[in-house]
Amino acid sequence: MSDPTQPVTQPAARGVGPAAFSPLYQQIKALLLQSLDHGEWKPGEAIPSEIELAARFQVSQGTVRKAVDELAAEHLLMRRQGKGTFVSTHHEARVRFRFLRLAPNEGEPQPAESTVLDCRRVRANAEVARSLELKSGDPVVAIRRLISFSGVPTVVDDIYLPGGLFKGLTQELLGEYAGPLYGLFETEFGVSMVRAEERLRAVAAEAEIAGLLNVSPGTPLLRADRISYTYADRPVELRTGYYLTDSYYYRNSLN
Amino acid sequence: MSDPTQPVTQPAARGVGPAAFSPLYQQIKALLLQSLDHGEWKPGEAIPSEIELAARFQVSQGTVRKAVDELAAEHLLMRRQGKGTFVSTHHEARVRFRFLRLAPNEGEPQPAESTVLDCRRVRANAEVARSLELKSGDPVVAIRRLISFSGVPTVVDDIYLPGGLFKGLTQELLGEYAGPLYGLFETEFGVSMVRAEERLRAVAAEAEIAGLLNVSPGTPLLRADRISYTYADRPVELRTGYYLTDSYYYRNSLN
DNA sequence: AAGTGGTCTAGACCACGTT
DNA sequence: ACGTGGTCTAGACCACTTT
Repeated sequence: MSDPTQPVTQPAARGVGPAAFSPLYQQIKALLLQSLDHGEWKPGEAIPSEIELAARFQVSQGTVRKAVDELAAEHLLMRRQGKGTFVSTHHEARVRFRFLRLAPNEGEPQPAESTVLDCRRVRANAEVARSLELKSGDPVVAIRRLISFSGVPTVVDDIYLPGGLFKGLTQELLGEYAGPLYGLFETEFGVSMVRAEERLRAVAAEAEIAGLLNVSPGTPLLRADRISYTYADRPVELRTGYYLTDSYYYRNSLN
Repeated sequence: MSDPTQPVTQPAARGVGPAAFSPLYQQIKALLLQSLDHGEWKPGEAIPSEIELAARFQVSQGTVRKAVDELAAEHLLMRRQGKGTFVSTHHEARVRFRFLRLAPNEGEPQPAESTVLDCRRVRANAEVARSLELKSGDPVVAIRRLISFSGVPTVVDDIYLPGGLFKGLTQELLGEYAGPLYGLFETEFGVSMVRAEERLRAVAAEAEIAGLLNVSPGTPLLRADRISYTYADRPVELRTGYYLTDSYYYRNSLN
């Protein structure tokens, strides 16, 4: 593997072939992503200044700037004028907000109360394996949790994580921890959720879920199937959420 | 109103007050938005080249570039290397795709078959008025339509538009027109939908909607309440969509 | 005062599409 | 050959934060 401290070669893949050719700033961006993925800079920390990065990669500050601009636009980095550029962290509200889409019909958002109902190590079935790019039977962690707002049960989440990445994850650890789940994944296991794809459907509540949400079986629920990805675009979480959209809704912006 | 051909003043609002100060490129962006809103360049057309715009606004090409970059990132403009920069149009698939979120569980997306069930001029009730920033009782156009895929009824849309902006809009006109509704709004009424906010919930189908979708009353439906905005960020459409998420799902990306 | 990111400029050159 | 957007550079200056 290449040393990320190495400078980048200027012309770089400007071959005659139909493929190839990547702008310098894209190469810089890829190197920065690699450093993020390897944990060279941790969430919440500052990355080196633009001038330092320019020296390290042997390019102009403007080229570094363009690479950082894109990473900031994707919310992987956050720029703060006068202070520096920081690695985004789920311990900050703005990031959490992007992954928690529920908002109340009326009034201010209330803090979420999370209860872990179950956490066990199981073997991936075909669907989980496919979603997480594992093999059927590979070890995964299965978590079920209930989220309430102001004491009202509102969400049931079924979460599957690759066993290899989450070695010491137990129900006990989850119970001790207060705060967003993705924050724990970040600090305890070095896994940063950076992006996710969701598929939303309306479904009738099955008996088990209905019981947890304290509604009748058959009640319409919003079901969100999510796959979350890390820096390197590897899928690292499969999550199915059942949302009771009685006094909450799922907000979305079409840009 | 200011003449958009006028150059921009350099220092511009760099006062001592706590407010004020807007970077040059933001001022250029605002002027471009104004030109788009006034229809100086129509959807599908090219805007002037960066060099021309730089001369017109008396700034460097780099500053124009940054303004155009932002508008392109928001999908209001589309850049095509070697050809120019074009105003986005709903007659192109990429734009339509951003506002039509349904995808089939299996197989390729099928073309939507749209049937207009109703189109009448009514007076805005309190909710419609609030959403469209009108007064209660103001004239609005109310449209109900059914969308089917491969002959299967899948979506019922209830749409409300400000009467003032959509003068000649009749069921007949809608019937004659083949293609996306937003494309018609664009070409026939000069109203470009640029951005939208949605609130998603799971609801039980009421009798009327259920009948149209050919399902039993009480069937869970995904309900999407949408407000769409134009260049100037004025709300110009209120839409409630009822989606049958049996063999289709609502796709969403969390970035 | 020093260091960070933010803005603006001017110029050179490249890649793409059209003439 | 020409015009378009795309990349890269170098330098100046501004705004914000910390020392």
